[in-house]
Amino acid sequence: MTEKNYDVLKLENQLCFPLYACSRQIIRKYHKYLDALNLTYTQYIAMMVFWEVKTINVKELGKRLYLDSGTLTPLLKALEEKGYVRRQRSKEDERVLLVEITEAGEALKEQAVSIPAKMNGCMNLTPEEAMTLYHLLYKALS
Amino acid sequence: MTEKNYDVLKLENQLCFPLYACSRQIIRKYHKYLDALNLTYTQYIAMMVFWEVKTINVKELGKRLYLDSGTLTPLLKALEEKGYVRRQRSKEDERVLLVEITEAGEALKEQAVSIPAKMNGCMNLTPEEAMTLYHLLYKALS
DNA sequence: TATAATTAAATTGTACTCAATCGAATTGAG
DNA sequence: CTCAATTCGATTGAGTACAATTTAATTATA
Repeated sequence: MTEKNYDVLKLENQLCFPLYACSRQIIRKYHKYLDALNLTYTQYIAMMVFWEVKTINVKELGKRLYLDSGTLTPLLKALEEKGYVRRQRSKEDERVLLVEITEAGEALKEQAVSIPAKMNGCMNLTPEEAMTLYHLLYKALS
Repeated sequence: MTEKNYDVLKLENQLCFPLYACSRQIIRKYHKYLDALNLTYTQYIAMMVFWEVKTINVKELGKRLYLDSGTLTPLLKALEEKGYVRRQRSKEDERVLLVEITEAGEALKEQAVSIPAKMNGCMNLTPEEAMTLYHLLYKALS
């Protein structure tokens, strides 16, 4: 009779844990740059979508960000409050809420464009390692 | 005069985003297994520490989990509520709160031990890829 | 030995996350 | 057409996260 092996329950043997800790660490680092734009991290990645597509509905935005309406509804209301987006129901289908970027939202892009460079190198990874990490994460996300 | 390049602001060019999305995805998958143990994900990784060390103070626990007292205080109260840990001030230094696993907390380990195997393969990565990811994440966490 | 500095938790306030549920609009099968 | 199923989004409730502040205890120093 051998002892049961509990090593699988050690924190150091989890893949999820460094993933979780690393994600929180990087978001924390974004904070100080995003404060200047009056954006939270989640609002920032939502704005990235708006800077690209100008208009999108909640469902589609959720698909891109892997977030549901429970998170997005208050987030989009906050962005509207700040004047960065406009929310209005679709004429074709009243269930659909179209969210559109405003002039102020577009203008924000100018301030945001310097952030990625500032964040670069904050991760202690070589460019090759960062690339490997990127591809592994997207593979895991599929 | 060349146009300014906004590609750095595209979601697909961020490393932080798949990290964030992947972290949330995996925690979501843990949920259904952890519900049976009446634990949230954060409580689960805290319990992993208790299963290893039996007793630890808030400060040390925070260092291991990369979490601060603002997160841990309510979490530990919840675990105490469920009967999995006991909280008491240190006799040597009244500022220090010692948190100790209970019998019920120990017993939980038996149910938890099957979870890692169930979670295995949920990530769509080969064992080698998972290992690479693990090391890159810990390097980034340093 | 007062008191200043430091330390450990707790508290406060703001902002996510997400499962579950709800209500309104739309669609589809009979 | 009509009612059931589906879809979209909003809402609710529990649980994080974390910066900033507070309180209590301990330690160091003048």
